[in-house]
Amino acid sequence: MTTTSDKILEGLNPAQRAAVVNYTGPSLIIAGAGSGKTRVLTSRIAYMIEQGVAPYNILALTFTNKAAAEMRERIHTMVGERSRQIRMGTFHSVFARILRENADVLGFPKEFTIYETNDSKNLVKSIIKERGLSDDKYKPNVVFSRISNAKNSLITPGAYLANAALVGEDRQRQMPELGTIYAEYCRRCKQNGAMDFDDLLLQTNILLRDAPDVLARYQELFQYVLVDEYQDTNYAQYIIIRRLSQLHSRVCVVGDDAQSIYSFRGAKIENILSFQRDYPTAQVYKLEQNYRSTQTIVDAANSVIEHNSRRMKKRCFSEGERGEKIRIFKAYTDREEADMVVTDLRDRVREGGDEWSEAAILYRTNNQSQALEDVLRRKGIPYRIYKGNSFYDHKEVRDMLGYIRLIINPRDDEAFKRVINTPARGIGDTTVERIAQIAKSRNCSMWEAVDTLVETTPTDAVEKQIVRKVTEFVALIRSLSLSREAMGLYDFGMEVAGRSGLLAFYRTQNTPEAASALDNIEELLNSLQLFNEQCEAEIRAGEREEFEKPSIEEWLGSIMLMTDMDADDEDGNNKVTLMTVHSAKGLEYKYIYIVGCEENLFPSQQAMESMEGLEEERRLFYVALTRAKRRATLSCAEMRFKWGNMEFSRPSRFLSEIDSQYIEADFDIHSQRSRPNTTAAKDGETAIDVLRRRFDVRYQQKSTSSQGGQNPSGSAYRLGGSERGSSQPQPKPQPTFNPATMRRIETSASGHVTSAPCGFAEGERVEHPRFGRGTILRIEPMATDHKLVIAFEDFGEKTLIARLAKLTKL
DNA sequence: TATGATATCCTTTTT
DNA sequence: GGATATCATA
Repeated sequence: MTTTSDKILEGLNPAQRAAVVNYTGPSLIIAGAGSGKTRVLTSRIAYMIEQGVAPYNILALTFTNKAAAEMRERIHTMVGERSRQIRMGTFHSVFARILRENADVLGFPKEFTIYETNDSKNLVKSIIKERGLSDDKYKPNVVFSRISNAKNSLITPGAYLANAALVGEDRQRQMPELGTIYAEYCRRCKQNGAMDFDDLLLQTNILLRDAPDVLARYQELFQYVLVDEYQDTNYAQYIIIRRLSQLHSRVCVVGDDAQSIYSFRGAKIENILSFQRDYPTAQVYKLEQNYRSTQTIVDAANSVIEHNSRRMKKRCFSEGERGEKIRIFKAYTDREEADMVVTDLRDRVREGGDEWSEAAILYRTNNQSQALEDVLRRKGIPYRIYKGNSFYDHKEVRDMLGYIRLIINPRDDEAFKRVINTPARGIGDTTVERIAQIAKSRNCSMWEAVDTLVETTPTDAVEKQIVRKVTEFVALIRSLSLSREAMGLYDFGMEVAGRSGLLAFYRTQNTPEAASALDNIEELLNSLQLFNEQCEAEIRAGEREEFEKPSIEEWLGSIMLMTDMDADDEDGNNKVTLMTVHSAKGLEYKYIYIVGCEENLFPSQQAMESMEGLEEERRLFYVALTRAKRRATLSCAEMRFKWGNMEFSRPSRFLSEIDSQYIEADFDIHSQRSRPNTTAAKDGETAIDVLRRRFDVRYQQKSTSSQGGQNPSGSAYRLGGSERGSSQPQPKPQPTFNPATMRRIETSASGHVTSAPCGFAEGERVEHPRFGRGTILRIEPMATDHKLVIAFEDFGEKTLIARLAKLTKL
């Protein structure tokens, strides 16, 4: 055994070590929360490489780009440059690449577009419309999710239509044509040269099923297959893994059945539960020691999860300190709850001399963040919201991508429809509709329809205008295609932004929205630039062939599979984190607050309708609790705003499922009644009345007796009262376009990029047409330009590109 | 065709 | 309540 191997195994407990060392056969690693799962997975891969396994023979699949990046980095520290050759990434990105390499086999173009959910839904919508079906009966969302489910279960349109059960179900739901819509949807995707997210898995399966030589090639290549978060795999992913590992059976899956929380999007907990049946020779390793949390937290979490019937046997334990009990608060309203939680959080962080970033507030639904944000802002506590909102949500970004997509793949009708009248150039819905019809009758894409039409018929007088406008658009796209060949990525992006009229459109408006739109376009161009630099660095490092010039297709491909979730925290990390329980999976914080622990919220109403649903909610609660390292605080409110009006709520059943020895509550969690009966609802009284009465009671109590207890120090119910303490307005947490490409260049830039002087100096005062006056904080060189970080007086900190931003020195 | 007014939908989320 | 989509109107 080499010394490096020893080093890899150093500090692993026996179970972990066994899971690392025995890499030759099928393995199931059951990794409880906080049991060092990532460490084991990365160590195993590093160990394999150290033992002589070729890194390119290893395929490691994750669910998020972030997880993949983190693993790669950790393996890199163990085995160095060899880690680069591991095929590692998300299911979607790994198979997208494989699909591009084999696109011809499936009848797709190599540069196929990846449709994001919005494109898919729009396509579904137009199909429903074309067929003259009412979108009351055929709700696009419902139709799409049914198509998505079918794909994730590997049911092709043909199989769907032949499946009596599915067809019957649709008939019962008044949607007899669903199968036909599905078939048409697939036909159109193919015609447009597009795959949706689900296709990346479905088409991979088709490829591996129908092309034995391709399958054999990848089986040979991927001799070792490792899968993270196996409990979250859906059927399509499951079959891909089976196919690939058929030959060698060297498959290793890691997961925790107790943390399976994604069934609503097709994840099958059965996959992990029946792994041993699928691979009878599998070795099972159980990582049961929790290194993250106190004993109290681990034991409490165990006591809850024991209420689930479907579980794999394991007993998680912690050898850490016993720790504090789990505290449970009850508030009257959601606002008061927010106040209590934030106040407690603030006091605790200050007492402990901790960083804000060591605390996180978790909730079941995103809209619960509102109340918390208000209080945090009011108290001047820095926070960040971890939202899954992708940058596609920004119109201007989508528009830019629309142009680029259309240029790369002119058959992309969804992109065509998006940009033909953006910014408005007088081509209205009727014209677009007409083009769609022509395309349909000729069985070609919309672009092909106008591309050829333009030269043929300038007919009547009224249409002349329209034809002229469309011709201009066609000319624009054609000339942009030429630019794409002729110039570098950044310049091309600039060209698209400028020639399309998007820049001018936003520049003429003097609204803050327009300013932020321009900002986002700048960020997009930034990312092009950084991608370019990264590729060049790779070429210099010899990891990339000289002739493989960085291409816009490649950039787009990676962009489409990335989300904000992958973005690193931008400015200043010392902030309280707010997020849903779902997004907290895999993370850990010293202090965890779980708010809204109420029936019908957590567990959610619809989940409670079924046993499986309820058990998944319980696992979700388990995930939430086990995020805490030192201290967990739960809270609920007696009433909260729901869809515009106050509603009563009862404490969550999960609270009473925690073994009472681990908790410390300020009320009786088993009682259904609220605390002071003077404030209980009386007959005929509305929630608002009760609230008002209680409000008065509390207010009087507060002003007469200065009784401490846990009075929220904020002014939640001191209406019109003067605000105490600092309340500096927090600059709105602006979603920034920050794909991982940037991070990679930043972290891996060994040799610094040389560049010309930019004409600005740090500390210099400047003025921007939209953001006003500010001071340059930092200057970061880029290959051909500079990034300026400027603190504006009225707009806060912004990152601008020197050449692009119209700055004047003061 | 662009704009303001009303209907509609409200778990969770990666890719 | 509130954001977004669709609709009626000038």
